[in-house]
Amino acid sequence: MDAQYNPQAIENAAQQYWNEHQSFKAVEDATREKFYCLSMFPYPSGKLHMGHVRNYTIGDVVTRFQRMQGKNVLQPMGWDAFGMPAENAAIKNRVPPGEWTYANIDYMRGQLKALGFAYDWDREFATCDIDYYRWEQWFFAKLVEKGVVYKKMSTVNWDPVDQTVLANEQVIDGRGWRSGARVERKEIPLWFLKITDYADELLADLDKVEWPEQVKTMQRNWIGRSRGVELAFDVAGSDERLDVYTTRPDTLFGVTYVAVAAGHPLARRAAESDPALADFLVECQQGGNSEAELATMEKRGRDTGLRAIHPLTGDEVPIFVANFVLMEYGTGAVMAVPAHDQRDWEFATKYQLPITPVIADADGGVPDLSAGAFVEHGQLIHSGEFDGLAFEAAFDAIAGRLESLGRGKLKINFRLRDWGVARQRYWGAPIPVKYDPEGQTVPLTDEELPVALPQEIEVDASGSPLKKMPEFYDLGDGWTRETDTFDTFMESSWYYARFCCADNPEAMLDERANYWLPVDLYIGGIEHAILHLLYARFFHKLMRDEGLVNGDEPFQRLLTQGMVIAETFYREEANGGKEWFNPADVEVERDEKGRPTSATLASDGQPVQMGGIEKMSKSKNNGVDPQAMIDRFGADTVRLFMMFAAPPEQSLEWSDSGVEGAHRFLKRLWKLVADHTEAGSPAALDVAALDDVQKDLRRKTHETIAKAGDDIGRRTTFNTAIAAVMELTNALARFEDTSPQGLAVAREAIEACVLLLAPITPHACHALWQTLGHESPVIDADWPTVDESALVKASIELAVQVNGKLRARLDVPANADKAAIEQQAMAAENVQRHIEGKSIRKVIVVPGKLVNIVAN
RNA sequence: GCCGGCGUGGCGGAAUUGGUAGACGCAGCGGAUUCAAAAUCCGCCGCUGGAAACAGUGUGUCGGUUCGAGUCCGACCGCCGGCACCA
Repeated sequence: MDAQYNPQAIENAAQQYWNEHQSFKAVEDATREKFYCLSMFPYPSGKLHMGHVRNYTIGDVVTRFQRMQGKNVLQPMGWDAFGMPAENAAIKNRVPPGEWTYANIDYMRGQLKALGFAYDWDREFATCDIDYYRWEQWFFAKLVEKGVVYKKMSTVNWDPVDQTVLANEQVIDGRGWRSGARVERKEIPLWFLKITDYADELLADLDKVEWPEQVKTMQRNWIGRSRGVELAFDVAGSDERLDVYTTRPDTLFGVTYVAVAAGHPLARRAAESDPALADFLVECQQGGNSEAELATMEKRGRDTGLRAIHPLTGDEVPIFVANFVLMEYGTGAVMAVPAHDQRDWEFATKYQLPITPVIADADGGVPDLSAGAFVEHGQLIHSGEFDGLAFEAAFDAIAGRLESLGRGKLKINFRLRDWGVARQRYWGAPIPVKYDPEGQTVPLTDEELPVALPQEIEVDASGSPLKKMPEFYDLGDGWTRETDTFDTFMESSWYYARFCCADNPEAMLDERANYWLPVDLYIGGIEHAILHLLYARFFHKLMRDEGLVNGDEPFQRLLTQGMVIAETFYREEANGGKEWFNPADVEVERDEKGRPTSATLASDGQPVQMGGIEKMSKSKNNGVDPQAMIDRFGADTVRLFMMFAAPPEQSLEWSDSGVEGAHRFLKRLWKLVADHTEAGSPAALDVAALDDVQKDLRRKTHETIAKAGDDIGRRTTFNTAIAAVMELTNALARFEDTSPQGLAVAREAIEACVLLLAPITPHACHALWQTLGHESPVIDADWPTVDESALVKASIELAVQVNGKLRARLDVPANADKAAIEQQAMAAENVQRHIEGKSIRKVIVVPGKLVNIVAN
């Protein structure tokens, strides 16, 4: 054994061994319990960032741990390769998106290999491979046949200068990111999948998966099932009816106006004879389309001059156009109850509309509405015959009355909207549809599939290049091909299933999918908690209903990982902008307590400002290059620090000195094994012959095995597992017994350290396991088992409190009874001092923990 | 704005079911080794008072429940993620 820890040599040798022995090839075996561990695949943006390293290290640790538990494991990797950055790079560098993407994949694959992840590379694919997206096209054609797909008008962000559709991300303060032009909301026909048909099942099946409760809550709220009433107002002087949906029919008598969207037919009609209103409708079409933008913009409205007739009272109320009501949500109209809805209250106050309270406050009086709406439930007032009813009774009575009048009905509504899957972009999977000379939609047959995306193209900033390529869309005789491509969420909605049978050229999925699925543990960023995970669950149910998979849910367990963050440094520039400096180029000064006081740029020695700790990003220049860290310390050190610095769900602050600490630990471990193997051969362990010090080390060994297994397998808190092993190595360093039994106990402890760390630092442990004389590699070793008899303690320490404050610690025999413990606790000198002159009210004994004496 | 989180020493974090706050690591301080330095090893390390024993205080702020609260409840402050075309 080399006395020095030399990561480069160790890591090369281990990776070469795994390669030669195809150690990570996954083979279906019905006789063995399977474990499918999946990390969210990356977008190939150029090179790995620390967030990827963290995500994939977590997955790799779990995979290797489950393998040591005897499971048949599958851990694949691939590329989420369609998307906007490739088009942006194409515009900037004049490189075709495909070429750029595949070059990035090649580089990033090399980085993943250097980190030693246990992937079955035979299953790798990129979603921009035609052998992948052809099946998505095939499946879409099935969905068209089945009626899951439809086309409807929908709102997009339109850049009037670049003549192109913008993503929400590309709209900044209501303007196009490249042109700076004011963005308009434009209606165009788009393809949708009927995810709302599955809303109830998507809600109910959340109970079947072991996901963090916060993620399930977010999905439930997103789906937003509500019970309400859809009811109709008549329009004065017209045959038209105005439909609205409300979850508060109990407040119906408080309606003082009705608001409709700018795109509502009533608004459009009223605008025909009212030029000022027409101008207002145009203004409403400006600005971005995102919910955040709509919710925070100034609420504005305008009277249409039309009047709605209240369905129960017959009163006339004004119909307003409001910029926050959108045509595509619900009926495009809402009834307004300013007394009991905050947004309506603000609008009514602004436009001096009446506010009529119809719900009593907790004291039964008229609520105070001077500062805002009263939104709680309560008894009805000013509601005619319904006065005095509480929420439930009022809901049912008013809903029943509307129903009997033929003016309304109970309705279950969902906040969830259908999934728009069409994008007016080039770098995506072509939507497999054609149009006849009349413009009617015709799905493509199996023989016409796949539709290959042309590779040799020129991309510019104005619209999709496919729309400028007759050789792509012109099918002759007036027939044309769809030029929209799929939302990239389509590809990421089923890749987990394709990994099970990525080599099948005949079918989208085969029976191997049912062997591996569901994914046992899915790991990825919390930012995907709603959209990606909901779409994938939906897609899984669609595949199930086509007979392609058996189960209801794709991901059994979910681990949502936090961001990687780092310190930022900057200097103000003369023009008021900021120049950001990479932490690697900055030196931080500290006071004598280690608090940072100031920072200077290493190259010129001049001060820089400290800008706080933020998510690693290009814009703040605080990204730490994983490659530089791997080159300097080796993959194991980077993996160890990543897992040690924070639990996976929390954000992780990158610290160069912390990485050095992780590196020091590996050097110490290396030396520990070297010193131990040089000290001589251990005897066979004879548990009955151990002295107290030997027993203590052995107990520590088995406590550590128990804790590390629980931490990695159940809790997924890798940081505490590592801390426990560090404690064991610290105990080993203090243990200097070189007697035959001493060496035997030390050997057991050292082997435990190597096995427990093997999933985290697999290269070093591969080498150390060999050094310890094992023929077969550590990846094939079993996870160590706990010897319960080694855990038994003769005495335990108890805390003694007086009135909840710690006053003494007590060593008591492990089998001591309550009376004996109480007596010993009372007798302690410091306890005596604190209970002197007081009478004992109560003594609480928590076995194994503490004694609390209540005295006054 | 709406939905979901988070907040503990100088720093990252630990405390798993309401039971000894600060495990483990980083930084810092002191010492050993060295001609010297690096590396390594040993010790100290929340704050205040004290030579020490020990006492007081302390988990974003304010209040509550409990014998006992970092943990549960209520209100507030700050930060982060998502908001349907970033992935």
